[in-house]
Amino acid sequence: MTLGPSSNPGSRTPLSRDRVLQCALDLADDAGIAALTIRSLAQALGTKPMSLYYYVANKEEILDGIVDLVFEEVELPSSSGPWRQVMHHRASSVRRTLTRHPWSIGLLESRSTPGLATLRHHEATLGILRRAGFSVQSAAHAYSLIDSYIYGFALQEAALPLSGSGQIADVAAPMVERFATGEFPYLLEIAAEHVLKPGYNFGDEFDVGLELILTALEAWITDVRP
Amino acid sequence: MTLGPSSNPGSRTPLSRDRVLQCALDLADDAGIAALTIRSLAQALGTKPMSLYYYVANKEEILDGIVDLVFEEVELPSSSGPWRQVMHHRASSVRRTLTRHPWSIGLLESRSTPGLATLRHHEATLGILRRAGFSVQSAAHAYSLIDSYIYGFALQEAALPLSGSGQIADVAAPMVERFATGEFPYLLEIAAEHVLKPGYNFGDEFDVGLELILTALEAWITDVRP
DNA sequence: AGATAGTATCGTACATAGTACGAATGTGCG
DNA sequence: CGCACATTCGTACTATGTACGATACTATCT
Repeated sequence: MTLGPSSNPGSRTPLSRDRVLQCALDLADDAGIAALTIRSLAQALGTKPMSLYYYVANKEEILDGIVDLVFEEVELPSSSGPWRQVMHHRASSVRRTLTRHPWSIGLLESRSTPGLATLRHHEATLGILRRAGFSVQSAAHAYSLIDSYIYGFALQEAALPLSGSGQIADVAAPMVERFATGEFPYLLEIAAEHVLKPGYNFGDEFDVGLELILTALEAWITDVRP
Repeated sequence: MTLGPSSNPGSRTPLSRDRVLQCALDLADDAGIAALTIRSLAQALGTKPMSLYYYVANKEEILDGIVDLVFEEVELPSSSGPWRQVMHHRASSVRRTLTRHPWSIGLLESRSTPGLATLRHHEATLGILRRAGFSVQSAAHAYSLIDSYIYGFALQEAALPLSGSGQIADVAAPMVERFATGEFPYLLEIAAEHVLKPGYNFGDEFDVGLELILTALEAWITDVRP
């Protein structure tokens, strides 16, 4: 006698594409993107590897799916309010999300077809800029500039060993010794006087650059309202 | 009778760590990072897989190695000349290099120990900023800002299907149809009036953002020279 | 010359990955 | 009941990184 899934009280909720993707996202977060294998995913879902292929065509599709899940996590920028504040808030939200899922940054490079969440996000953000008075051209330039900054910052943050405040010293300190040869005076200087200062956190640099960019962009606005 | 490598005229130059890494770089460029496997690399070198392990500990080390090779390709910024021009030139060189090896961007995220070429590059660039009159703090902020922009831009460029001027239309055009529903008016607008204009090239946006950043940074300089 | 110790290369084999194929099971409807 | 479908999964094939140890070549010392 074999028991069906519904007659077995210990059985899991039925599989679904969403459950597969959500579980894949959690797995990538918990154990790293390298640990996200079809087999480990199946195990986490309480099924067997080949069962997943009823919901996704292949692993690529899973990766595309979780990247779009990440974008869903970004707050949609509010369509009202002062543009600078809204853009600052949006930028922080994107960065926070990317930092929460560092593996997603490396994936962006290889995945070119944007999902729905991604498109909606772009649409909303462009709206902010256009309504703030940026021309089509300026808005395009501004958007490219801002997002380049966000992605690049997140990328550097992800490349850091651990961006928590303390751990950076563990990496920088041994370097300082190596620099004692005098080969890298400027790196030494910046390590000693900036990075190794107590309370230093690379993530804090984000706002500095962002504000500089937003301020500079302000000059591009040609107020079109009557 | 077995012939030694030197007695066999058809045999290859002897293996070496450098040859392994250089060939790995070429392979990644030609066939994509996914095609870079130990076996394919060995074949390209005219040897057998296990021979490579005499020169590298594992594949990770190969990846670290070719990332540093990429950094060696970046021009070291000249230590004299107006800082803006030098920084602009350096930024362009970094971007061009990353664009030439798009796979390297995705690798940056996972590889945290910088190689020698990388360190030398940072040292030289920091020197430019410090000698231009940036304080230690400002130089740190400025460097983080500029590099975030470069990496982020390169990342977006790599995520584009093909950043050549023509091919972008192939991707944007089908989107336009989909947008005909009116769901994405701003995306439609920017596609129609900007991206799909003949001669558009995403790469051209790089200079616009870069110049804006450099101009804004100029205000941070506190001229320390007497 | 012959023995020996390194240096460099590779053959075999194993664990783990993605996934093709098709069989097994369950479900609803005539 | 029988039949079409949806869903799950067992088996097996191919590709990958690499552990282990055998092999061959080179240089050095007796």
